[in-house]
Amino acid sequence: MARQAQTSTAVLGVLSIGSLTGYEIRQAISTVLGHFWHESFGQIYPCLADLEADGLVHATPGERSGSNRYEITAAGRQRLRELLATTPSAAPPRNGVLLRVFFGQSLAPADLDALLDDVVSEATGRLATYAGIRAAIVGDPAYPEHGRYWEATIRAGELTAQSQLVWATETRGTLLPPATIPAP
Amino acid sequence: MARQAQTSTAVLGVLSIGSLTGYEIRQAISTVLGHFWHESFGQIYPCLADLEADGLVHATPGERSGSNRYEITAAGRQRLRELLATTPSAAPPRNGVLLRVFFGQSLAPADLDALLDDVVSEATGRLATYAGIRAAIVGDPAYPEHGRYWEATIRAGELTAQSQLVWATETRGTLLPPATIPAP
DNA sequence: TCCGTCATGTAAATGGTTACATGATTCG
DNA sequence: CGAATCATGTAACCATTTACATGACGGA
Repeated sequence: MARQAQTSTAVLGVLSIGSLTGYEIRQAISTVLGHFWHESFGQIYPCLADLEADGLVHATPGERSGSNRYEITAAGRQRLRELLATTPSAAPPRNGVLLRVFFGQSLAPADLDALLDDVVSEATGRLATYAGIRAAIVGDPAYPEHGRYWEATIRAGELTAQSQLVWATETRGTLLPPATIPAP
Repeated sequence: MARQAQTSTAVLGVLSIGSLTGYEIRQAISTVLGHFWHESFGQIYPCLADLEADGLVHATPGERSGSNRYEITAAGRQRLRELLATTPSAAPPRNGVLLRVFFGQSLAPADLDALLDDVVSEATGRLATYAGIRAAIVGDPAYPEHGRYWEATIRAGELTAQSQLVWATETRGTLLPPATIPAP
């Protein structure tokens, strides 16, 4: 059994595109999948060991001494297909912003204002990031079929960020009396 | 130190509205905060013990033998205000749907279709739930000021669900050739 | 009487992050 | 040479879930 299904899926996924070292796997996950996924070294290395024990990946000595280059095996591709067909396990919800807004009565207007401000700048920042990624993958034909799926995940991020922007603006109008908003 | 800031905030929050037993706290969190927050018994009872040790809540024997009714103290209200003013810690992202879509090349069209279907029905279901809650709190004047904040959290859920609906529909159109979609 | 709900709590396992230890290689 | 980066791995810790153990009370 390969440790945790979620981590295995992400690792086998990136290895299905190309062979990488553990270090590079982590880089790939944080740069390419970063806007919707996360893995730390403490997860990746033990997971790779398990995957190798199960014959789902194969390690060959890398260019540097002591480094391993992992490639996915046929069994690994099969396993990836199975893992992807699984229905995703929904994480129990824990939205810190909404928790604070819900108890907004116990929160100073200035703090609520700051909270909503953070949501706006967070969402705005992410929209800028997505625009950059989109421009990069649309221009580059290096991602033949894969780019279409990549773009769909970017689109999800955009829609989420946009709805957060709408919510924060709306909510500021509803919950904060105009007088409490500092003039520009 | 009261165990974990997140759990303490939720527990102190519900106790700021009224006195409850541990069992009722859990119920309140799952029914009222359920669409954006979650706590299990294994978290709540130890947290209550810590909060009491810190003088933030006060336990009195409940109606039933062996039960405790907790009420928030003045120090507890103060602590809640401090906790709410804290910037929420962003959980590392882990979106199982997007992970599957990203590696959609390794996924059979039927499975991708099922995945998007799940997103649609999930979002649709949540919209119905929100409509119900909204009707209940708008009609009932039992929530004097609090209802405004409650409604803002419902609104956030609605916008999120709507954007997921848009995304799933859009994505189905982009990634799934019409032929693979079973006729109605 | 027995079942369901109310009620409290703990132990074990899980999933994950963080920090640390180690060392090779590259580049200025 | 020294700093940054590449690279691997482990140990400790943390938050949280799950399962379990226990028992009171009310109503069918």
